[in-house]
Amino acid sequence: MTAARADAPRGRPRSVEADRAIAEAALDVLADQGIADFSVEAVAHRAGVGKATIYRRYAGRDEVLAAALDYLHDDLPLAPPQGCARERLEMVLDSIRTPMMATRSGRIMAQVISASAQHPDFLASFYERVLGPRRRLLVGILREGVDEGWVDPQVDLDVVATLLVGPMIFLKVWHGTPVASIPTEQIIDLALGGIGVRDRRRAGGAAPLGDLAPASDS
Amino acid sequence: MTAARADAPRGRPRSVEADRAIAEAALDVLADQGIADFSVEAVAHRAGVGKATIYRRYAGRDEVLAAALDYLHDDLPLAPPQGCARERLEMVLDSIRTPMMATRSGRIMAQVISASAQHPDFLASFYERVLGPRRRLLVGILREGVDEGWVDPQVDLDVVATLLVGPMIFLKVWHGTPVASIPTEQIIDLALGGIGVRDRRRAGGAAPLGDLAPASDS
DNA sequence: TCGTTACGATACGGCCGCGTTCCGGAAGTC
DNA sequence: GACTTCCGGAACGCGGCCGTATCGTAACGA
Repeated sequence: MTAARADAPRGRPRSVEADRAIAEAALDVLADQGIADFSVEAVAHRAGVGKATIYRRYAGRDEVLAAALDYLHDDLPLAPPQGCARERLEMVLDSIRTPMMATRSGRIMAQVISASAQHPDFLASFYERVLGPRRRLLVGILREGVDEGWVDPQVDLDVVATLLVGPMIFLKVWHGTPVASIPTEQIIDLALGGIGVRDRRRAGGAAPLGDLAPASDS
Repeated sequence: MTAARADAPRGRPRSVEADRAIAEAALDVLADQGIADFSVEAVAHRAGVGKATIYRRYAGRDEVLAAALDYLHDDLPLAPPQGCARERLEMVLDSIRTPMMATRSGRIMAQVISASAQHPDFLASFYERVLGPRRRLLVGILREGVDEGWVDPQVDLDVVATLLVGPMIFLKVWHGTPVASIPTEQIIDLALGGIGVRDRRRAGGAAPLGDLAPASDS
């Protein structure tokens, strides 16, 4: 019985090229227009695709948005785990901070932070997909730091991560204001050494290996 | 020749009550809806005022928004400078972080941070009006800390301010995520004490008054 | 070749906020 | 009391995006 296999596709198959074009265009629009102004029409136009082609794949605006975030995952490589721990620490923090306006991923991150108040669920999903992994990577590096003896074993690494990530986000968001350009290196030095006075002799000082890897473009 | 003085107002004067109602309603809408969804219609409805009454005062949406920000200034008292330095430090930082969702000003702050990507100019003006003064207050307290001997005189206070404010903003924005509830106190302790290991004798422990590195200077 | 499905393009009705303009009435000045 | 201006409310046309439907065409399986 050639009883046509139920899963046998008939007719013209969906264009994988259109799939890609839609996802790419969605990220572009998200980066440029933000979530509030994210419209299916804009995505279709940017992708060079009919709206019907989008609605054939997604139920509506929100699904397109969600799919775009999924697709983003591949777009954002985690900082490579190489170099000494201090270097890696700097790289991870820079990977949160640096690509702000320079890369599409950075602009999207800004837009999502932006939408936090209006779309808390979206923020949560972004945290889970993008910021969370970086934070875990950071905690991992700090844990190595404990093993290697340059991080105080008594401190709560989650708090440390917040202390380090916070300024990165801050500098990211306020990149246009007078406080803009404090090097990541200084933040790390300060966090490691502490602000309070004591016997002195900053842990960092003029760390010889300060050169920060040329932040991989998105 | 009672040549009517040119500045003599004739006819019904504008209602100052309407002025107030519009400003208040604008802030409410801004806090609840955000900048993107900030509509003149919503403000008018909330203020119990005709749209014409608003357009008689402002040229359009943007002017209403700007006026609302001006009006916000009075609404946001700076943290009072009392208590010991450490207490004041905590108060200033909490004044940035805590009122997030609890107060209208806090919600507005979140909304403005939100709009940063789409309205960088708006962010700048908000920085100037609200965050800037708090940051200066913070730097002032830190400077006293230097005088009093519990802040390292060699560190750049601007960087310190960023190291402290950053986590506050971060915790503010990500208040819905797993990292939510780290006490401000812990951030301060950590920033003061530093993460790196040294002769140690962690400032933390169960210090009652945040024993600021007992300048033991051993 | 024929049937089926996807393609890009375009048009549709619906909704909503815009900015404008009318209204009848109220609140002031002269 | 006459006059002027503002009041709140309601309607208008405009433009944008929504989600859907309908074109003629293109790509594939049987």
